[in-house]
Amino acid sequence: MAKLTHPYSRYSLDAVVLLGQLIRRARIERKITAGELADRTGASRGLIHRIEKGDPGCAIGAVFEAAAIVGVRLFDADKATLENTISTNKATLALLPKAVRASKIEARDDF
Amino acid sequence: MAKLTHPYSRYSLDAVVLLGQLIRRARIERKITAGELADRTGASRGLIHRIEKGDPGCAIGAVFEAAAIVGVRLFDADKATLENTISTNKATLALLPKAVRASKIEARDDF
DNA sequence: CATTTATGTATCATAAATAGAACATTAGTA
DNA sequence: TACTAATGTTCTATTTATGATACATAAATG
Repeated sequence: MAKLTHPYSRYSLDAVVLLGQLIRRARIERKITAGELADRTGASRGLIHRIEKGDPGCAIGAVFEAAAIVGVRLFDADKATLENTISTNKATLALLPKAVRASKIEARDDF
Repeated sequence: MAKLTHPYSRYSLDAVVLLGQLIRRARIERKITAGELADRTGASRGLIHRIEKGDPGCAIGAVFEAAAIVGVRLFDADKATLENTISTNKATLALLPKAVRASKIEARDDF
């Protein structure tokens, strides 16, 4: 678990759990064992287990790697599309202000 | 960085970078400072910085939490839909075989 | 039903992430 | 342009995740 000062929201937790489910489901459907997925991911079997369980403390890189291997597409986009979006985003970010002058007003905790 | 035995694939790295970009973009557009996002996420400003930079070693829970706060929807689904998908998935998983008899054949590293 | 293999857990040593602070730099605003 | 605040960056102490191993359980196949 990360060291966040206040607890995870239900939404984030759910999202992590869902991703874990999708990975497990894809793995089983492709008849890949947890040990095999671990090898191909470069992770331990224990980590795969935590990922599929939806442990929010897992490194996001490891989770995404496992997802990619079993065929769960993040952002439902392929490699090329991803690259493309990234550079487009980069350009957009370059246009946005680099620093934000705090408004301190609006708060949204209702997700 | 997680302790993976072999390096992250380009695809996973890209996905993490993209998510970071989306978070930063949403944060700036909503005029929230990094410090403010840190507070509301329950994280340090340094962690927010690494998340937005796309560091694959960040805890997935922290990343998802920050994303949710600035309004980046994971799986483009709201809370209710997420819950729903999770329980549907749970049912589906219950029907799938619990263990997999290794086929050891098919390998896909071309993502 | 027996056998074999995958999975679920637990423990522990080690590696790594994180918080917190401090500081320099950059950028927004009056 | 001067002022102020946000950001980028580095450091260390501490917390935490991870890998490795071992073992018990459960489940698939003959």
